[in-house]
Amino acid sequence: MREGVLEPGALAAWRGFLRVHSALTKQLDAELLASHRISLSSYEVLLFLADSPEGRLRMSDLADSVLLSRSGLTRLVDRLCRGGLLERASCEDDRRGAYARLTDAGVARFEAARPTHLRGVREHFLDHLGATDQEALGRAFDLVLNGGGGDVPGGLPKKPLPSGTSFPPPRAKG
Amino acid sequence: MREGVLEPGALAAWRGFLRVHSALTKQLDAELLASHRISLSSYEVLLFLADSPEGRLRMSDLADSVLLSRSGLTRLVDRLCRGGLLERASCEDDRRGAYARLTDAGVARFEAARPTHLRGVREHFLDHLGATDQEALGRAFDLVLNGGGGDVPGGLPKKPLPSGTSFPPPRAKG
DNA sequence: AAAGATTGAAGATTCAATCTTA
DNA sequence: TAAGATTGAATCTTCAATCTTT
Repeated sequence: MREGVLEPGALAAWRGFLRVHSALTKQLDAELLASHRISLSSYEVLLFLADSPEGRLRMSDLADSVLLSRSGLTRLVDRLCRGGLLERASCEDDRRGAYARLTDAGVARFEAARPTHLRGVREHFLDHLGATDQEALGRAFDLVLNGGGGDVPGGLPKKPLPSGTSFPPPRAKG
Repeated sequence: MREGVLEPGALAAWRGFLRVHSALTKQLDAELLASHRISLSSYEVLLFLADSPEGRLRMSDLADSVLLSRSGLTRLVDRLCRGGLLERASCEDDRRGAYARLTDAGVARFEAARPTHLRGVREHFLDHLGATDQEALGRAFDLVLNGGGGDVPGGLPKKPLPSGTSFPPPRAKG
Protein backbone atom coordinates (compact mmCIF):
# COMPACT_ATOMS: atom_id res chain seq x y z
CA MET A 1 0.00 0.00 0.00
CA ARG A 2 0.81 3.67 -0.01
CA GLU A 3 1.41 4.03 -3.75
CA GLY A 4 -0.92 5.77 -6.13
CA VAL A 5 -4.28 4.36 -5.15
CA LEU A 6 -6.44 3.50 -2.18
CA GLU A 7 -7.19 -0.08 -1.26
CA PRO A 8 -10.80 -1.11 -2.01
CA GLY A 9 -11.98 -0.92 1.59
CA ALA A 10 -10.42 2.47 2.14
CA LEU A 11 -11.82 3.74 -1.15
CA ALA A 12 -15.32 2.58 -0.27
CA ALA A 13 -15.14 4.33 3.08
CA TRP A 14 -13.87 7.58 1.61
CA ARG A 15 -16.08 7.82 -1.48
CA GLY A 16 -19.07 6.55 0.45
CA PHE A 17 -18.53 9.28 2.97
CA LEU A 18 -18.60 11.95 0.27
CA ARG A 19 -21.61 10.53 -1.52
CA VAL A 20 -23.66 10.03 1.61
CA HIS A 21 -22.96 13.54 2.80
CA SER A 22 -23.94 15.07 -0.49
CA ALA A 23 -27.14 13.07 -0.92
CA LEU A 24 -28.15 13.33 2.71
CA THR A 25 -27.71 17.06 3.16
CA LYS A 26 -29.45 17.77 -0.13
CA GLN A 27 -32.36 15.59 0.88
CA LEU A 28 -32.71 17.01 4.37
CA ASP A 29 -32.39 20.54 3.05
CA ALA A 30 -35.07 19.92 0.46
CA GLU A 31 -37.44 18.40 3.01
CA LEU A 32 -37.09 21.32 5.42
CA LEU A 33 -37.47 23.83 2.62
CA ALA A 34 -40.56 22.13 1.25
CA SER A 35 -42.28 21.61 4.59
CA HIS A 36 -41.20 24.61 6.62
CA ARG A 37 -39.51 27.15 4.34
CA ILE A 38 -36.25 26.86 6.13
CA SER A 39 -32.83 25.68 4.97
CA LEU A 40 -30.78 23.07 6.80
CA SER A 41 -28.25 25.75 7.76
CA SER A 42 -30.98 27.91 9.21
CA TYR A 43 -32.41 24.96 11.07
CA GLU A 44 -29.07 24.35 12.70
CA VAL A 45 -28.92 27.95 13.87
CA LEU A 46 -32.36 27.63 15.45
CA LEU A 47 -31.36 24.30 16.96
CA PHE A 48 -28.31 25.59 18.77
CA LEU A 49 -30.15 28.67 19.94
CA ALA A 50 -33.09 26.60 21.19
CA ASP A 51 -30.65 24.49 23.19
CA SER A 52 -29.14 27.55 24.83
CA PRO A 53 -30.22 29.36 27.98
CA GLU A 54 -32.64 32.18 27.10
CA GLY A 55 -32.50 31.09 23.47
CA ARG A 56 -29.49 33.23 22.69
CA LEU A 57 -25.79 32.84 21.84
CA ARG A 58 -22.88 35.05 20.99
CA MET A 59 -22.26 35.27 17.27
CA SER A 60 -18.84 33.64 17.50
CA ASP A 61 -20.07 30.72 19.53
CA LEU A 62 -22.92 30.22 17.15
CA ALA A 63 -20.59 30.36 14.16
CA ASP A 64 -18.42 27.63 15.67
CA SER A 65 -21.46 25.48 16.41
CA VAL A 66 -22.95 25.60 12.97
CA LEU A 67 -19.69 25.18 11.07
CA LEU A 68 -19.83 28.54 9.36
CA SER A 69 -17.31 31.35 9.16
CA ARG A 70 -18.01 34.48 11.19
CA SER A 71 -19.02 36.45 8.16
CA GLY A 72 -21.08 33.58 6.87
CA LEU A 73 -22.99 33.50 10.11
CA THR A 74 -23.46 37.26 10.13
CA ARG A 75 -25.17 36.97 6.77
CA LEU A 76 -27.29 34.02 7.75
CA VAL A 77 -28.44 35.75 10.92
CA ASP A 78 -29.25 38.82 8.83
CA ARG A 79 -31.56 36.71 6.72
CA LEU A 80 -33.17 35.07 9.72
CA CYS A 81 -33.73 38.46 11.35
CA ARG A 82 -35.32 39.73 8.16
CA GLY A 83 -37.57 36.69 8.25
CA GLY A 84 -38.55 37.45 11.83
CA LEU A 85 -37.14 34.26 13.34
CA LEU A 86 -34.24 35.90 15.16
CA GLU A 87 -33.36 39.24 16.64
CA ARG A 88 -30.07 40.74 17.66
CA ALA A 89 -29.34 41.87 21.18
CA SER A 90 -26.36 43.72 22.51
CA CYS A 91 -24.01 42.28 25.06
CA GLU A 92 -24.07 44.06 28.40
CA ASP A 93 -20.78 42.85 29.81
CA ASP A 94 -18.72 42.95 26.58
CA ARG A 95 -19.84 45.64 24.22
CA ARG A 96 -17.89 44.27 21.30
CA GLY A 97 -20.17 41.29 21.41
CA ALA A 98 -23.58 40.64 19.93
CA TYR A 99 -26.22 38.06 20.65
CA ALA A 100 -28.49 36.32 18.23
CA ARG A 101 -31.74 35.42 19.98
CA LEU A 102 -34.77 33.41 18.99
CA THR A 103 -38.02 35.30 18.63
CA ASP A 104 -41.35 33.68 19.48
CA ALA A 105 -41.80 33.08 15.77
CA GLY A 106 -38.37 31.49 15.66
CA VAL A 107 -39.23 29.14 18.50
CA ALA A 108 -42.47 28.22 16.79
CA ARG A 109 -40.78 27.58 13.46
CA PHE A 110 -38.16 25.43 15.10
CA GLU A 111 -40.73 23.39 17.00
CA ALA A 112 -42.63 22.85 13.80
CA ALA A 113 -39.56 21.89 11.80
CA ARG A 114 -37.95 19.63 14.37
CA PRO A 115 -40.09 16.54 13.81
CA THR A 116 -39.54 16.82 10.07
CA HIS A 117 -35.81 17.04 10.50
CA LEU A 118 -35.57 14.24 13.05
CA ARG A 119 -37.71 12.02 10.89
CA GLY A 120 -35.44 12.75 7.94
CA VAL A 121 -32.24 12.01 9.84
CA ARG A 122 -33.69 8.74 11.06
CA GLU A 123 -35.31 7.69 7.82
CA HIS A 124 -32.42 8.53 5.52
CA PHE A 125 -29.51 7.78 7.79
CA LEU A 126 -29.95 6.19 11.21
CA ASP A 127 -32.61 3.64 10.32
CA HIS A 128 -30.28 2.04 7.80
CA LEU A 129 -27.80 1.30 10.53
CA GLY A 130 -28.17 -0.93 13.54
CA ALA A 131 -27.39 0.43 16.98
CA THR A 132 -24.02 -1.28 16.71
CA ASP A 133 -23.20 0.46 13.47
CA GLN A 134 -24.27 3.78 14.94
CA GLU A 135 -21.91 3.26 17.84
CA ALA A 136 -19.14 2.31 15.45
CA LEU A 137 -19.68 5.42 13.38
CA GLY A 138 -19.76 7.67 16.40
CA ARG A 139 -16.53 6.18 17.69
CA ALA A 140 -14.87 6.39 14.29
CA PHE A 141 -15.78 10.03 13.83
CA ASP A 142 -14.54 10.82 17.30
CA LEU A 143 -11.22 9.21 16.46
CA VAL A 144 -10.94 11.19 13.26
CA LEU A 145 -11.74 14.46 14.98
CA ASN A 146 -9.76 14.05 18.15
CA GLY A 147 -6.94 11.84 16.96
CA GLY A 148 -6.03 8.27 17.61
CA GLY A 149 -6.78 4.84 16.22
CA GLY A 150 -4.08 4.75 13.59
CA ASP A 151 -0.51 5.73 12.79
CA VAL A 152 -1.15 9.40 13.32
CA PRO A 153 -1.44 10.97 16.76
CA GLY A 154 -3.19 14.29 16.17
CA GLY A 155 -6.74 14.69 14.91
CA LEU A 156 -8.08 17.18 12.42
CA PRO A 157 -7.04 20.71 13.30
CA LYS A 158 -9.63 22.66 15.24
CA LYS A 159 -9.12 25.43 12.74
CA PRO A 160 -8.01 23.60 9.57
CA LEU A 161 -6.98 26.87 8.19
CA PRO A 162 -9.87 28.85 9.45
CA SER A 163 -12.63 26.48 10.54
CA GLY A 164 -13.90 25.24 13.87
CA THR A 165 -14.33 21.51 14.23
CA SER A 166 -14.75 20.15 17.70
CA PHE A 167 -17.77 18.32 18.97
CA PRO A 168 -19.50 19.10 21.18
CA PRO A 169 -19.02 22.77 20.45
CA PRO A 170 -17.20 24.87 23.01
CA ARG A 171 -19.48 26.34 25.62
CA ALA A 172 -20.30 30.01 25.66
CA LYS A 173 -18.25 32.10 28.01
CA GLY A 174 -19.90 33.18 31.21
CA MET B 1 -37.46 6.72 21.59
CA ARG B 2 -38.82 8.58 18.62
CA GLU B 3 -39.82 11.75 20.47
CA GLY B 4 -38.07 15.06 20.23
CA VAL B 5 -34.43 14.09 20.52
CA LEU B 6 -31.88 11.60 19.29
CA GLU B 7 -30.38 9.03 21.60
CA PRO B 8 -26.74 9.74 22.51
CA GLY B 9 -25.27 7.13 20.17
CA ALA B 10 -27.37 8.30 17.26
CA LEU B 11 -26.56 11.91 18.00
CA ALA B 12 -22.83 11.23 18.09
CA ALA B 13 -23.01 9.44 14.75
CA TRP B 14 -25.00 12.20 13.10
CA ARG B 15 -23.21 15.25 14.46
CA GLY B 16 -19.85 13.56 14.09
CA PHE B 17 -20.63 12.92 10.46
CA LEU B 18 -21.34 16.60 9.85
CA ARG B 19 -18.31 17.81 11.77
CA VAL B 20 -15.89 15.39 10.15
CA HIS B 21 -17.10 16.27 6.69
CA SER B 22 -16.76 19.96 7.27
CA ALA B 23 -13.31 19.79 8.82
CA LEU B 24 -12.00 17.19 6.41
CA THR B 25 -13.08 18.82 3.17
CA LYS B 26 -11.82 22.20 4.33
CA GLN B 27 -8.48 20.72 5.24
CA LEU B 28 -8.06 18.75 2.03
CA ASP B 29 -9.16 21.71 -0.04
CA ALA B 30 -6.66 23.97 1.71
CA GLU B 31 -3.83 21.51 1.22
CA LEU B 32 -4.49 21.09 -2.50
CA LEU B 33 -4.85 24.83 -2.94
CA ALA B 34 -1.63 25.55 -1.09
CA SER B 35 0.45 22.86 -2.78
CA HIS B 36 -0.97 22.76 -6.28
CA ARG B 37 -3.33 25.71 -6.74
CA ILE B 38 -6.27 23.46 -7.31
CA SER B 39 -9.50 23.10 -5.36
CA LEU B 40 -10.85 19.80 -4.11
CA SER B 41 -13.73 20.03 -6.60
CA SER B 42 -11.32 20.57 -9.45
CA TYR B 43 -9.19 17.69 -8.26
CA GLU B 44 -12.20 15.42 -8.38
CA VAL B 45 -12.91 16.43 -11.95
CA LEU B 46 -9.34 15.61 -12.95
CA LEU B 47 -9.55 12.36 -11.02
CA PHE B 48 -12.61 11.04 -12.82
CA LEU B 49 -11.29 12.12 -16.18
CA ALA B 50 -7.92 10.52 -15.51
CA ASP B 51 -9.71 7.27 -14.70
CA SER B 52 -11.63 7.33 -17.97
CA PRO B 53 -10.63 5.95 -21.35
CA GLU B 54 -8.90 8.67 -23.39
CA GLY B 55 -9.16 11.01 -20.41
CA ARG B 56 -12.58 12.26 -21.37
CA LEU B 57 -16.18 12.06 -20.18
CA ARG B 58 -19.55 13.43 -21.16
CA MET B 59 -20.53 16.48 -19.15
CA SER B 60 -23.53 14.76 -17.60
CA ASP B 61 -21.58 11.71 -16.53
CA LEU B 62 -18.91 13.92 -15.05
CA ALA B 63 -21.49 16.00 -13.20
CA ASP B 64 -22.96 12.88 -11.63
CA SER B 65 -19.52 11.62 -10.65
CA VAL B 66 -18.38 14.78 -8.92
CA LEU B 67 -21.67 15.49 -7.15
CA LEU B 68 -22.31 18.79 -8.89
CA SER B 69 -25.32 20.07 -10.79
CA ARG B 70 -25.10 20.22 -14.57
CA SER B 71 -24.72 23.96 -14.57
CA GLY B 72 -22.28 23.84 -11.71
CA LEU B 73 -20.10 21.48 -13.69
CA THR B 74 -20.35 23.60 -16.81
CA ARG B 75 -18.92 26.53 -14.84
CA LEU B 76 -16.20 24.47 -13.21
CA VAL B 77 -15.13 23.03 -16.54
CA ASP B 78 -15.11 26.58 -17.92
CA ARG B 79 -12.63 27.57 -15.25
CA LEU B 80 -10.48 24.51 -15.80
CA CYS B 81 -10.43 25.15 -19.54
CA ARG B 82 -9.39 28.74 -18.91
CA GLY B 83 -6.62 27.39 -16.71
CA GLY B 84 -5.48 25.09 -19.50
CA LEU B 85 -6.13 21.85 -17.63
CA LEU B 86 -9.10 20.74 -19.72
CA GLU B 87 -10.47 21.21 -23.18
CA ARG B 88 -13.88 20.61 -24.64
CA ALA B 89 -14.53 18.23 -27.48
CA SER B 90 -17.68 17.60 -29.42
CA CYS B 91 -19.48 14.31 -29.47
CA GLU B 92 -19.46 12.56 -32.82
CA ASP B 93 -22.35 10.17 -32.27
CA ASP B 94 -24.66 12.48 -30.32
CA ARG B 95 -24.29 16.09 -31.26
CA ARG B 96 -26.20 17.34 -28.24
CA GLY B 97 -23.38 16.05 -26.12
CA ALA B 98 -20.05 17.50 -25.14
CA TYR B 99 -16.89 15.99 -23.75
CA ALA B 100 -14.54 17.42 -21.22
CA ARG B 101 -11.04 16.10 -21.83
CA LEU B 102 -7.77 16.35 -19.95
CA THR B 103 -4.98 18.28 -21.61
CA ASP B 104 -1.35 17.29 -21.11
CA ALA B 105 -1.13 20.07 -18.55
CA GLY B 106 -4.20 18.66 -16.82
CA VAL B 107 -2.64 15.21 -16.64
CA ALA B 108 0.54 16.69 -15.24
CA ARG B 109 -1.29 18.74 -12.64
CA PHE B 110 -3.30 15.73 -11.57
CA GLU B 111 -0.24 13.53 -11.26
CA ALA B 112 1.43 16.19 -9.17
CA ALA B 113 -1.57 16.71 -6.91
CA ARG B 114 -2.49 13.09 -6.41
CA PRO B 115 0.14 12.21 -3.80
CA THR B 116 -0.81 15.29 -1.81
CA HIS B 117 -4.46 14.38 -1.86
CA LEU B 118 -3.92 10.71 -1.05
CA ARG B 119 -1.62 11.62 1.80
CA GLY B 120 -4.26 14.00 3.13
CA VAL B 121 -7.07 11.45 2.95
CA ARG B 122 -4.93 8.91 4.75
CA GLU B 123 -3.47 11.25 7.31
CA HIS B 124 -6.67 13.03 8.25
CA PHE B 125 -9.15 10.22 7.81
CA LEU B 126 -8.10 6.66 7.09
CA ASP B 127 -5.11 6.45 9.40
CA HIS B 128 -7.33 7.17 12.38
CA LEU B 129 -9.37 4.07 11.64
CA GLY B 130 -8.29 0.49 11.68
CA ALA B 131 -8.97 -1.70 8.65
CA THR B 132 -11.98 -3.06 10.52
CA ASP B 133 -13.42 0.40 11.06
CA GLN B 134 -12.85 1.24 7.42
CA GLU B 135 -14.77 -1.85 6.40
CA ALA B 136 -17.55 -0.93 8.82
CA LEU B 137 -17.79 2.57 7.43
CA GLY B 138 -17.83 1.39 3.87
CA ARG B 139 -20.59 -1.08 4.62
CA ALA B 140 -22.58 1.47 6.59
CA PHE B 141 -22.40 4.06 3.82
CA ASP B 142 -23.43 1.47 1.29
CA LEU B 143 -26.47 0.62 3.39
CA VAL B 144 -27.42 4.27 3.68
CA LEU B 145 -27.06 4.86 -0.05
CA ASN B 146 -28.62 1.71 -1.36
CA GLY B 147 -31.11 0.92 1.35
CA GLY B 148 -31.26 -1.76 3.94
CA GLY B 149 -30.08 -2.42 7.47
CA GLY B 150 -33.01 -0.86 9.28
CA ASP B 151 -36.73 -0.30 9.25
CA VAL B 152 -36.66 1.46 5.92
CA PRO B 153 -36.31 -0.34 2.60
CA GLY B 154 -35.29 2.37 0.13
CA GLY B 155 -31.97 4.23 0.12
CA LEU B 156 -31.27 7.87 -0.52
CA PRO B 157 -32.63 9.20 -3.79
CA LYS B 158 -30.01 9.87 -6.46
CA LYS B 159 -31.60 13.24 -6.94
CA PRO B 160 -33.42 14.83 -4.00
CA LEU B 161 -37.14 15.51 -3.82
CA PRO B 162 -39.00 15.92 -7.04
CA SER B 163 -42.06 15.85 -4.80
CA GLY B 164 -44.41 18.80 -4.87
CA THR B 165 -46.44 17.19 -2.14
CA SER B 166 -45.70 19.20 0.92
CA PHE B 167 -47.52 21.11 3.55
CA PRO B 168 -47.39 24.03 3.64
CA PRO B 169 -46.34 24.79 0.05
CA PRO B 170 -42.87 26.31 -0.43
CA ARG B 171 -42.49 30.00 -0.82
CA ALA B 172 -39.43 31.87 0.40
CA LYS B 173 -36.10 30.63 1.57
CA GLY B 174 -34.99 30.86 5.19
C1' DA C 1 -41.77 16.23 -26.58
C1' DA C 2 -37.45 14.92 -24.20
C1' DA C 3 -32.36 14.97 -23.33
C1' DG C 4 -27.71 17.28 -23.15
C1' DA C 5 -25.68 21.36 -22.28
C1' DT C 6 -25.18 26.28 -21.47
C1' DT C 7 -26.49 30.99 -19.78
C1' DG C 8 -28.57 34.81 -16.83
C1' DA C 9 -29.88 35.95 -12.49
C1' DA C 10 -29.95 35.12 -7.78
C1' DG C 11 -28.29 33.11 -3.48
C1' DA C 12 -24.85 31.60 -0.22
C1' DT C 13 -20.17 31.52 1.59
C1' DT C 14 -15.60 33.17 2.22
C1' DC C 15 -11.38 36.31 2.50
C1' DA C 16 -9.56 40.66 3.49
C1' DA C 17 -10.32 45.02 5.24
C1' DT C 18 -12.67 47.82 8.61
C1' DC C 19 -14.92 49.47 12.75
C1' DT C 20 -15.64 49.36 17.63
C1' DT C 21 -14.44 48.00 22.14
C1' DA C 22 -11.26 45.59 25.54
C1' DT D 1 -2.54 45.27 20.16
C1' DA D 2 -5.99 41.98 19.97
C1' DA D 3 -10.91 40.28 19.84
C1' DG D 4 -15.83 40.41 18.27
C1' DA D 5 -18.45 41.52 14.62
C1' DT D 6 -19.69 43.41 10.18
C1' DT D 7 -19.04 44.85 5.25
C1' DG D 8 -17.34 44.83 0.21
C1' DA D 9 -15.68 42.19 -3.27
C1' DA D 10 -15.05 37.93 -5.22
C1' DT D 11 -16.14 33.13 -5.88
C1' DC D 12 -18.89 29.24 -6.26
C1' DT D 13 -23.27 26.97 -6.82
C1' DT D 14 -27.89 26.46 -8.13
C1' DC D 15 -32.54 27.27 -10.42
C1' DA D 16 -35.12 28.47 -14.31
C1' DA D 17 -35.06 29.55 -18.94
C1' DT D 18 -33.03 28.67 -23.39
C1' DC D 19 -30.81 26.52 -27.34
C1' DT D 20 -29.72 22.53 -30.03
C1' DT D 21 -30.28 17.92 -31.24
C1' DT D 22 -32.70 13.48 -30.87
